[in-house]
Amino acid sequence: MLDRNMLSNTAYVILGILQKGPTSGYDIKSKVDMSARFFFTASYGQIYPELKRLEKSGLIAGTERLNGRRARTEYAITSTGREALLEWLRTPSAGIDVRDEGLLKFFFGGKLDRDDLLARIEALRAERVADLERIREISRCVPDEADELQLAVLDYGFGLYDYVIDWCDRMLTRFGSREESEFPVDRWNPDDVLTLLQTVGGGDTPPT
Amino acid sequence: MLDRNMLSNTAYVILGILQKGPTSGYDIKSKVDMSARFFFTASYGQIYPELKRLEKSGLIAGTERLNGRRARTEYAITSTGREALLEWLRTPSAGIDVRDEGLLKFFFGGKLDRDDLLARIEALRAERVADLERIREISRCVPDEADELQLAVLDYGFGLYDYVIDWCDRMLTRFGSREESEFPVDRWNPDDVLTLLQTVGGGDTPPT
DNA sequence: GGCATCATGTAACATGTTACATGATTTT
DNA sequence: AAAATCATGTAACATGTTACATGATGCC
Repeated sequence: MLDRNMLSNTAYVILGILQKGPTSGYDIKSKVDMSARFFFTASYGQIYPELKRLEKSGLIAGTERLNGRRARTEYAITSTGREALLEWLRTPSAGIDVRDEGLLKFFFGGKLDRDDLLARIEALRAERVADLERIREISRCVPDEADELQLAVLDYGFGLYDYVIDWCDRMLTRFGSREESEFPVDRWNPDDVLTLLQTVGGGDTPPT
Repeated sequence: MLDRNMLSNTAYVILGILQKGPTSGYDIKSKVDMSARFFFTASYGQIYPELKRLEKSGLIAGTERLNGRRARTEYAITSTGREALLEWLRTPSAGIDVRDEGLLKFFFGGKLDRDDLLARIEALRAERVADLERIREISRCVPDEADELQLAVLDYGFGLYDYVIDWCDRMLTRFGSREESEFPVDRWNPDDVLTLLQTVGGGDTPPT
């Protein structure tokens, strides 16, 4: 299955960032952290080796710039790199891959009594709110060039957390209060998990 | 940072499944796939070695059962295992970790013209609808014991896809049609990414 | 002077997937 | 009799994180 020169997602992310202008490995990391953190992360341990590999393959080219005595290697995407990126964009993607330890703990809380379970959900909610707060803080200073797609994925990310926190709230009313009907569930009926799919799946997609 | 006997999430998931009753490695895999797939996955390459480790640590105990000549090792959780699981449940969790190649491609589609970008969003939406359809098919036969928490996380997962597909639709109207105002965005205003956070973050959490 | 940040990197480790091997049983 | 599924496992690989090392520059 190894296509002799398959690139990793990290590689494409680097190409994607570089497409917007030349940058250093250090800056790539912070740009990814600030803009793509809702659906991708990368550490220096991945970025720096990948930059070397991409340069060796001729998809990017590095230039030494020194401000004073501080060395800084700025990488620029080559035309081959641009082609590789464009080709990747046209390719079908893998599914969403979510890892959520908090939800895992909720899921296995079956032997807990009600109060303990509620405390767990409250904790989960609080964690998510805190996560969101942290991300919000980071994102505040982002829009350097404020491109449309960057705003769109921010929108995606914040909305995602909005959904997750709402779900926590729904679970709190569902497992907590006895006067459940006081808090109407407006979006869809959580007790009927399977029927809602008709609404979602049978919508407005053109027949393939 | 290595606490000499730190367990991986895979280990806890195994304990969690086993808490509901003894099972084989094979069954653990299918149970995880059917119930936790929205926020966790595990392959045989992880499960079988982990079962050995957990047995060596005394958190689970295996028994050979044979139906005919087909060997099957059924593992049961021990009281030590139950304790470990309970302790883990009380511990704070890591944040959500999402990997989304499709969104990554959308994000880097800045150099594409409108029509190409729209085609990409349509493709993304179609992929998600297909994913959901596949998961729905799998989940149909799930509720063996139909526990509440299992339904709750199914609810979570389907709602998540619901959100993602809705987001795609919003992006289609946002980047596509000129008569944008004809399709009112009911949930929250996507053009004002930052102000909505007040509504989410400043809600009904008790002051910590 | 001391701290934060800029800047680059690596080695060890942890985690996770894929492909393969093996063979029994059940279903079509 | 073929195909699907049950059942267990491993080796190679791919991916990703953490901790560390190094040193310059800018700011209080």
